[in-house]
Amino acid sequence: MTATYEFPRPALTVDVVVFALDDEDLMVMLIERDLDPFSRRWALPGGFVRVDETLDEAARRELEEETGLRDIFLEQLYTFGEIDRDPRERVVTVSYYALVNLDGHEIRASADARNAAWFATSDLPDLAFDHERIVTTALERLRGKVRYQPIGFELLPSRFPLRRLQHLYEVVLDRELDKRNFRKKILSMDVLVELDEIEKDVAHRAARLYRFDEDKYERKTREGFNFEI
Amino acid sequence: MTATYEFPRPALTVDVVVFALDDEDLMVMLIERDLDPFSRRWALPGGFVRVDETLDEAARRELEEETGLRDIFLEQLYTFGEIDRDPRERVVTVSYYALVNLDGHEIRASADARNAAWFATSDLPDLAFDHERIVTTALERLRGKVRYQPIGFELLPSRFPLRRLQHLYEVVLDRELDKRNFRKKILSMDVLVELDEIEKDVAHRAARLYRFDEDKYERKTREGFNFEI
DNA sequence: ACAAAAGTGTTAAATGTACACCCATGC
DNA sequence: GCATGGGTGTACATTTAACACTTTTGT
Repeated sequence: MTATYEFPRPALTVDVVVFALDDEDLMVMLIERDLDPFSRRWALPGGFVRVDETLDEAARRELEEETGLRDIFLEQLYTFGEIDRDPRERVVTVSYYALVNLDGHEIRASADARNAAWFATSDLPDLAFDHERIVTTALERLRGKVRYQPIGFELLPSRFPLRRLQHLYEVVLDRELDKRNFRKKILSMDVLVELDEIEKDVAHRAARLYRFDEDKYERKTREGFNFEI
Repeated sequence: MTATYEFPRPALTVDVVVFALDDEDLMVMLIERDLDPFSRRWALPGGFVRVDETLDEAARRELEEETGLRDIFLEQLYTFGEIDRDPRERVVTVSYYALVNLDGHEIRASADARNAAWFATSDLPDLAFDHERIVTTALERLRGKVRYQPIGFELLPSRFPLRRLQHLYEVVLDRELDKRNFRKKILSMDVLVELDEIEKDVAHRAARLYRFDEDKYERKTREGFNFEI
């Protein structure tokens, strides 16, 4: 790497694909743009990286400014650098994906009055820039990673019935799982704690609640354990 | 993403971790810097991204300029954006990793006369910037990915004995594999073609050569096949 | 003839898959 | 009492893991 400052520089942004789980679908958070280009089109939350903040910090800052979401799971996804991805000028974007539990986090009208809303991944509107491609990449990453890292729990409240966890995997992986085999498998990993608590306000037998024991998972992982669904 | 041009911009570079397989070790290609900062220290090949080239193009261009390597497997790794990773100013780097077959590609003295050389990953010198961390990240990626994508073949010549393929996995995964089980498994995937050809110039029984059938792999993959070691 | 690596099968254990009924609760 | 989802076990198929000897070739 050589020090040469003579060339014009690409601009650098971050964009975040925030996933959440509806009762039925996997959702993505979008922002309605009010400026050109792509005014009135839906886009991912994001913005320019400042020189005094890291990429992760930029992603978290933009997320909070535009959606009110904070303290959520966030991981770098991929950096997109096609030359014409922004019609104004050369913009390289470092994309992130985030996972959030819908119940615990309200989305807020953004400071600059742009509209934020959830959309089912199966029914997205036309997106600005190359954001559809970014969402597709994020979906692939999520589908791949959810099987061998316990990130799915980030989409659930801290206490959940097993059926809800199974449903999460069914939605993300887009295939049905056998109830008995799923329970056998997830419980045999011994990273869930059975709580002395059951669901409330359901019109049928209430399910037992569990929580993910992160400390135990970390301990087991250090000893060679591999999470896998 | 809003159009705001008032802020100073981070500089953007690419850096590439090129892996190759020695007889014994996994190797990384390094360049000896001749300019400050880190003059005389070893560093990854890389450099500034121009506004008229994509990130992939920048990585390939720098690789060829600094090492002579071209037409090799290259994949984006991670984007590093710590604030002080370059002592001169704010520089964000998009890192890549590449896989190359040592026999097929000579490394060339670079145009700007900097020294390029291979180092065993188990015995790296002190590296410039945060390049050690980038190499570590690349190693983790390679170790993870080699098990479920057929990228290992990029480290071998197009025709190879099975023992060499097994050795590759042993070096990358850092554990011994059982010869009979390995052969059974890799052959049962039915993506290798047995050639009418054997090794030459070995002081013992010559092994049969195989090649990876990429077309067949693609076809099987579309039909749901999953490569896995 | 010997050194060096190639090549080859079987068995036991562990894991994955398919599948159906009774239970508890709210209405 | 009935509708709704909760919760449970077994049998079979598949996959993984452990393991040792004969063959071929060059020196």
